[in-house]
Amino acid sequence: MRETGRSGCPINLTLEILGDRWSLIVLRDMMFGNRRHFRELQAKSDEGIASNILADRLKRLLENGLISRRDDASHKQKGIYSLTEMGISLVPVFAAMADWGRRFLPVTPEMSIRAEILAEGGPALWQKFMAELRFLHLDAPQPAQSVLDELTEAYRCAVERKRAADAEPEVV
Amino acid sequence: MRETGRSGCPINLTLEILGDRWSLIVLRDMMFGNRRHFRELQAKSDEGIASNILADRLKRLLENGLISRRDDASHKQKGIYSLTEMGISLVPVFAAMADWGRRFLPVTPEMSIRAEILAEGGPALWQKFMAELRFLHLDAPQPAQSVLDELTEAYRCAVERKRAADAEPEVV
DNA sequence: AAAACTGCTTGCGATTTGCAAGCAGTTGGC
DNA sequence: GCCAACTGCTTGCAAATCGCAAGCAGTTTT
Repeated sequence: MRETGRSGCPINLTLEILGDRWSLIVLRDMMFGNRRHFRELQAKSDEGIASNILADRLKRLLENGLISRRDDASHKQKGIYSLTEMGISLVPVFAAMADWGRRFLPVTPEMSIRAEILAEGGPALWQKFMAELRFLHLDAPQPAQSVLDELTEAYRCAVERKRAADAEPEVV
Repeated sequence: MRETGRSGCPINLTLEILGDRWSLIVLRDMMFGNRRHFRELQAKSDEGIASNILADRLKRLLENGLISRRDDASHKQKGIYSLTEMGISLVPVFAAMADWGRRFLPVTPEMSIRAEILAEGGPALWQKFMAELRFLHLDAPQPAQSVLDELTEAYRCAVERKRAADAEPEVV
């Protein structure tokens, strides 16, 4: 897929690794959805990633050091994918992209609530989130506060609000 | 190339527009290299973009509102491409990506000097840069200080240093 | 009048994508 | 023990995209 050595520019090298329509989706689901198994990443994917593409991307992300893989002790066939420090360090990139997307693209309110929180929280919140990801994916100590829970709960509430609004449209 | 409606997630929608290996390269060259004509974007491209790909990406970026195009008064065939506010707003995304790339990928020192400056300058510098881009690409007033000149000069110096070092390798 | 330059198109083989089905092995419920 | 459900992942194939080279009509420079 990717040829080597287009140029030594950081933007270009980043695009050579992540410049497609699926790699960052996979990382996003691992990061914000805490999805760690193959089928989990495939079945719960909002965008409906095909299994061969997922297999290919996981392989590529492994080769490039963004994620790691270990066997699941509870199931001999299961593998657990984890973010590496390199993958966790993409948090600011996700935050910037998500903030841009929610400002200029036709996002849905539920899906952009987390982008909003991340934008408002700024770099300080991103650091907290990264510390939590180091706990979830690496062997770092557990932080006091869970940013992921906060994000997930806000998302859950937004979905709930939408569901309620759709069910009772008398309030116009 | 892109199908519509995978999901309303800001990350996904951003990837549907910019998730390939060339779109951001084109925008990068317009933004940091101030390249505004077709041939300029093609010939001076460090990565060697093919003309059909460039034509396709410019069309797509136009359709998606990231750039605009107007005729060049000085040459009846020339078109001038400009960044829109939507395109200019990608500065933080570029800064985040470039910073990540320079930390984790095999970048060359010359090519990462600008990423370094942007990372050190932080959001305050990005805002200054965006104000300057609004002057160069839209009709905004000229800011006092030119961030682009600063970046370009630092890059030029880095290239010069490298050239000198390559020419006289007696200093080991 | 010739040469160089303008944005951009065309042709074509190789790669990548999207979609559906399937496979060998594992686990859990009965 | 037995079977259904589940595991990560592969295969086949048509359609789309990519990378590369050449070329084109019109404009400007020399």
